[in-house]
Amino acid sequence: MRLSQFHLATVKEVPADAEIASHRLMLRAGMIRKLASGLYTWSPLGLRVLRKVENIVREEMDRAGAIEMLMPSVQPKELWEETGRWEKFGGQLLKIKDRKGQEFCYGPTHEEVVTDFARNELKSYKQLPVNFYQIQTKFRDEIRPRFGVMRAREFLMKDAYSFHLSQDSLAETYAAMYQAYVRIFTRLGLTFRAVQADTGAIGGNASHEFQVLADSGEDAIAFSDGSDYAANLEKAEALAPATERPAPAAALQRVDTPTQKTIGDIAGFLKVSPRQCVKTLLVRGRDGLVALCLRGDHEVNEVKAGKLAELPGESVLASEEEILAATGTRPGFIGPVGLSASIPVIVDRDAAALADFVCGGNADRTHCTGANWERDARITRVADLRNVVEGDLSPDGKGTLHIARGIEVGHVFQLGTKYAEALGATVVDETGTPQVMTMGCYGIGVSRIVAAAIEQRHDEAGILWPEAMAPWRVAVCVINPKNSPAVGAAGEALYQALLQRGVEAVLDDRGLRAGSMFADMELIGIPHRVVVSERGLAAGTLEYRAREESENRPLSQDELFALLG
RNA sequence: CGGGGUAUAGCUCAGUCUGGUAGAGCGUUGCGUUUGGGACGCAAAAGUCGGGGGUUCGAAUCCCUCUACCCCGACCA
Repeated sequence: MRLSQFHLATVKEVPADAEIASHRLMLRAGMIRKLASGLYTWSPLGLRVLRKVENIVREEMDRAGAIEMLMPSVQPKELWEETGRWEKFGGQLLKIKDRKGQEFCYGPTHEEVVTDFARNELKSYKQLPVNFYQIQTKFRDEIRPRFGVMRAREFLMKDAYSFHLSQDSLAETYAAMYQAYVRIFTRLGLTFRAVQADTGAIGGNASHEFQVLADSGEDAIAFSDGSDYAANLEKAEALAPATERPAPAAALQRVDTPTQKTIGDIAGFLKVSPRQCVKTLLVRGRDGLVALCLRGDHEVNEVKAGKLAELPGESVLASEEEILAATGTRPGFIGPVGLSASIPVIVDRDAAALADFVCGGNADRTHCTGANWERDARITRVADLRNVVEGDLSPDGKGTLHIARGIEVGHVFQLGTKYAEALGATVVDETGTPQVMTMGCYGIGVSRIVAAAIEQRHDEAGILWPEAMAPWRVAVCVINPKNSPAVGAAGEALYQALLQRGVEAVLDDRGLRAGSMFADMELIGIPHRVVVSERGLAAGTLEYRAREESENRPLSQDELFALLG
């Protein structure tokens, strides 16, 4: 590509509210322009990068045996009513009406459509297993779109759906997809982790997220330094402490705590560690309120809590009125000591190992010290209720856990029969008996990957693309060709030679000053730069610089070709 | 959904409190000088001050209203 024939539109200034590096740099490089909240136009430059990602994803999906297709982005309400998701999906579902008043949604995902396709197309076990995928635009009406294409409302996604008659077959395809994802993110040149993920309300047996590691990531992930264990924070199990609960040593006392409501207040006021306090959360159970007790320095894990048999499937905190009615006091003073017998007390493993602890006194302005389980407070059940923290033992017993931030760019999921059941997607087995198919689904956020890569790889000057994602591999910058026809010709010749060797090159023939060219090529992250100048011509060398290096290297043309492979 | 903020030239923003001829930087166009890290000079084009309504002799500025966009929060006692 000759830049004089391209639309490169870098800018120096960027809105003050573009907060994260990838958003700022994508705007500055002119890769994207905002059309409306959460909606972005991909410029020719941005699209080149997006296509690089898309093509790698496509190649690896094909290699793994998936079959590409394309489904509509607009989907009829009736289909979504069959699975109950027209109502259940919530505000993220963008609903639209056609001129006849028929209702549709702009597809946030395609389980309904692909399962409808499958129930019409797939009739026999001989057609299974099969794995359909598409690369397509999705729309989710996010509560708060932000960070540019990182959390946009419209985005490009690869989604695959596999159909099986047996769990074994599903597990096989799942493993193949997992391996394909490893290949994809490795080829893209990203630092990533595959982490165990919660399967959520859908159930199923296995789910992994693929997280690109970056400090600005919205997700927290836990990984072991002694094994390959990695899980997102929602899923990571907190093991029971190794030491047994000490015997009670202190007597139960009530203390006046007029204004101290938070663990921080209490610990400071009583001069104890938050680790020696128990915090009590009242949540709505299936049958009245349920108390959850955790150590003061720990945080409740709502996913784990939601799975408790006593809860209705989700963890919702009780209102102040409900708490007042059930305990006679307000949030801030609740505790397990003397709590109404009708409230189950579910205690986190670490909180259960405390003795002589501090907790709310179930009366306004009152806390207890020297409290002990069994002697002063009931334990209905001990469970893992908390988020793991840095330094916890790894659940597999090997090493300790560390917490990192990640950007979720892929998710593989064993769905089971939920959608096939709802939509009646069956095939006949060897005996001629109809069987509901079992499904897997596998997503990759194609547009998000572009932003995630920038988060991971950028510097003051701009983007540092991995070679596989760069809009071009090499930039040929020609200095002052107008004053020296020989320089212009040499630049042109080098550009042609690179193209002939199959090296994706861009010729900066815009006639700009050197500084402007360099700044642009660095901003848009071209991995290799070659300068053709009178100086170099005289010396018989090309001036090469890698994007991630700060020094030039004089190279012959052969050396350059060797370096670029 | 709750709270807060913003909307002025193609872009990024001053100006609004205290009403009185519409501003800067960048970008764009032309001419000239330059030419190895975002050059300089001169000249020029460019705004229905988000929309609507009101107050006033007079509104970017004050009031009402609508719209769009952004930020924080949505319960961890």
